[in-house]
Amino acid sequence: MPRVGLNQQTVVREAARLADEVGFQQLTLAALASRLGVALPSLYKHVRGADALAQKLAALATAELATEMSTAAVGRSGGDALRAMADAYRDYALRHPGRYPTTQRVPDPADPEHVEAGERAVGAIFAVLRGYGLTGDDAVDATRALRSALHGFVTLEAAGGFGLPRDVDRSYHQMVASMDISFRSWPRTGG
Amino acid sequence: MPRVGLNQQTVVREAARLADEVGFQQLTLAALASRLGVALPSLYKHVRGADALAQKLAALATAELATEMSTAAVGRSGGDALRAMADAYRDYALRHPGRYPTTQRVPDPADPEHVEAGERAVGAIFAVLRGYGLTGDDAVDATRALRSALHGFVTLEAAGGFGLPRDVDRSYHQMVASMDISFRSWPRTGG
DNA sequence: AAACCTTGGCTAAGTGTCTTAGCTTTAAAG
DNA sequence: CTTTAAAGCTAAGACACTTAGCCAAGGTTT
Repeated sequence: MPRVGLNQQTVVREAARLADEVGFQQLTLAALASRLGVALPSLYKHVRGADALAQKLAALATAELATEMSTAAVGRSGGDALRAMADAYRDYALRHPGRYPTTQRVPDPADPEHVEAGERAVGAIFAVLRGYGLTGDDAVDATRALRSALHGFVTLEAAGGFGLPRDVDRSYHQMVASMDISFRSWPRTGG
Repeated sequence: MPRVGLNQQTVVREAARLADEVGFQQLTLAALASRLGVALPSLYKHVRGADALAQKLAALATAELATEMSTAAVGRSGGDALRAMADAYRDYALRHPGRYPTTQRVPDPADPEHVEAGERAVGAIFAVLRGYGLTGDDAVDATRALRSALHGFVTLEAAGGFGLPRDVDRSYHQMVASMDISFRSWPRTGG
C-alpha cells in the first residue's frame, strides 16, 4: 500500500477544514480519515486520539485568532483599535464556525504553542485596553467583560439565538460602541 | 416485573439533576436509565430519544431561568433591576451547570412551553431595559448586548477561562456596572 | 369476576463512534 | 543489501443511541 505521507500538521489542518464545513460537533475521526484517504486507526499514528486532536485544533485556532486580532489593532488606538479588533474577532468566528468554538478551550499546559497563543490573544486585548488607560485589576476586569461580550455575541449568533429581524451587524456595532463608552468611563478600582 | 411508574416529567427532572452532577456533555441515556432503575430502551416510552430529551431539558431550564430573572427584577428598576437580574442569571448558571448550557438552545416551535419560556426570558430583559428608556431597535440591540455579556461571562467562567487570580465576582459586578453606564448613555438610533 | 387492551417495562440486535492490539510493508539509514 | 523505525492495515472490543418486537401490569369494560 502506497503511503499517503501524513504528519500531525496535515491531519490537524484537514481537521480544521472539515470542522468548518460540517461543524465541530460533527467532526468525526471516521470522516477525517476518509477525507485523508486513510483508515481510521491510522490517525492514531499522528494524534493520540479524538481529545488530543481537539486540543491541537484549539491551539491552531487560538493562534490564528490571536494573530488576526493583533493584526487588526496594529497602528490603531482607542475606539479605532477596539472596533478593528472586535470586527476581526467576529469575522474569524463567522469564517471558521468549526474552529471558533475550540478557541475557548483552556490551553493545555503541556503544549507551549497553545499556551503562547492564548497569551497572545489576551495580550492583544490588554494592549487595546491600555489605550484607555486601563491597567492592573481594572484591565483584568475589562478584559473579562470584553471577552464575555464578544464571545457571547458570536456564540449566540452562531446558535441562531437572535430571532428578531433587527440587523445583526448593527447590533454588534452598537455593542462595541457601548463598550467603547464603558471603557472610557470604566468604574475604577485603582487596582 | 413491578413497574417503576415513570412519566416524561420525572424522566426530564431526573435528567436535569443528573446533568447538574456530571455535566450536560456527560449526560447519557444509560446513566439516566440506571439512575431511574429501568433498562435503557424503556426511556423511549417517555422521550423520543436523546435529542428530544435535550430539548425538553432546555424547555425546563429556560423556564426556570426566566422565572428567576423575572422574580429578581420585580419591584426594582434601573440599575437595581439590572444588578438583581444579572446576579440571578449567574446564580442560576453556577447552581445548575448541567442545565444552563441547554438554555441557549433555540426554542422548539413545536413545544409551546419552550417557546413561552424563551419569550419570558427575553421579556424580562426587555422590561429592565424599558427602565432605561430603551425601546424598539435600541432595546433589541441592548438586549443582544446584555445577553451576550451575561452568557459569555458565565460560559467562560464555567469553562475555567478566567485564569488570573483576580476575583471573579468582582469582575462580574464591574461588568454589570459598566453595562448600567452603557444603557444610560446608549448610542441611540431612534428605532 | 372475567375478558380486554393500553402501556410500561423487557431482551435482542443493529449502527456509529472511539480505542487498542498486533501485523505488514514501506522507505530511510547504515 | 540488511536492518529498522514508522506508517499503514485488519480485527476486535467498549460504549453510545436506536429500533423491533415480546410480555406482563394494571386499569377499563362488560
